[in-house]
Amino acid sequence: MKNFSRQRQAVIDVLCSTKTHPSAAWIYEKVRETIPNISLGTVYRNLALLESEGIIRKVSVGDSSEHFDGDTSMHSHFYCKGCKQITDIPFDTTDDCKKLEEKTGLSVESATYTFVGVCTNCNKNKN
Amino acid sequence: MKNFSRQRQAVIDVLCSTKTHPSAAWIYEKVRETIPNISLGTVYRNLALLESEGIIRKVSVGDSSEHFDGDTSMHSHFYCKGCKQITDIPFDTTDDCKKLEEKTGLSVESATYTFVGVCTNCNKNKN
DNA sequence: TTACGTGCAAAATCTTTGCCCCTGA
DNA sequence: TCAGGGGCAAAGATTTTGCACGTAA
Repeated sequence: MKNFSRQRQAVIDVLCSTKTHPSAAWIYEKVRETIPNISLGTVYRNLALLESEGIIRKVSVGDSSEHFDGDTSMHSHFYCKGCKQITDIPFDTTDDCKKLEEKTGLSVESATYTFVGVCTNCNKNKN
Repeated sequence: MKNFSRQRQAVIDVLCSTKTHPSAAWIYEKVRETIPNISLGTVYRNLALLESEGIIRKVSVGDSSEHFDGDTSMHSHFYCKGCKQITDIPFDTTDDCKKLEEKTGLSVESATYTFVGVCTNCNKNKN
């Protein structure tokens, strides 16, 4: 376990304590509860650094901003077009990656599988 | 077949004539070869409209901008971290979507499956 | 000291939007 | 005529970066 700065650790803590796959802005607001004078730039810098080290993961669902995930275990995502929430789906892409490598000769390092639709709650509220 | 404006048709044409999954800026430059005074705003407006009608598809790979795809047939993507290019992978997500619906009760409308790694060319050039 | 990390603010993207004009049915 | 687009430029939103300062080893 590395020795992170207070700010970097706070970003990790916030990210690992939620399952909401938040944006940088949300993380910033949350961290400010502990470190009120942290800057948004620091949050972005740390998110980028932590992602490059594989400690956190970036999740792109096609809306206006990037989302981040403190859970780096193998799983996929569901994006609800209604409430815009991202939830975890226990789908393992390892086999597909291997198959693709074997078939094509590409070096496949990872995969992101994102299902899109309407969640149960939003479906209910439609009626 | 609808009757599109000259600009909108040009955006479609450019997008359908390439397999490069370009950004809005690239499409803009390309369309300008035909319609030199088209504006970037028009390109964005048309891309958004065409996507909402399901005529084109948006592809998010987590880099700085959105990419677009004129091929709406069922397929997945491979993103090369070296050359940043997106290529098609003939992987059908239909079954996974169905399975997910049955298991969870979510309304799954679509899915994006993006494999990330290094392509054959970039692997060669590394050595 | 010295490398690393931060706060702040400016800048750099990328995307959307308001306004007014034009055009085709 | 009139609704739907379009051009332009400004505004918005998100993200990155330069710089000077602080801090822990």
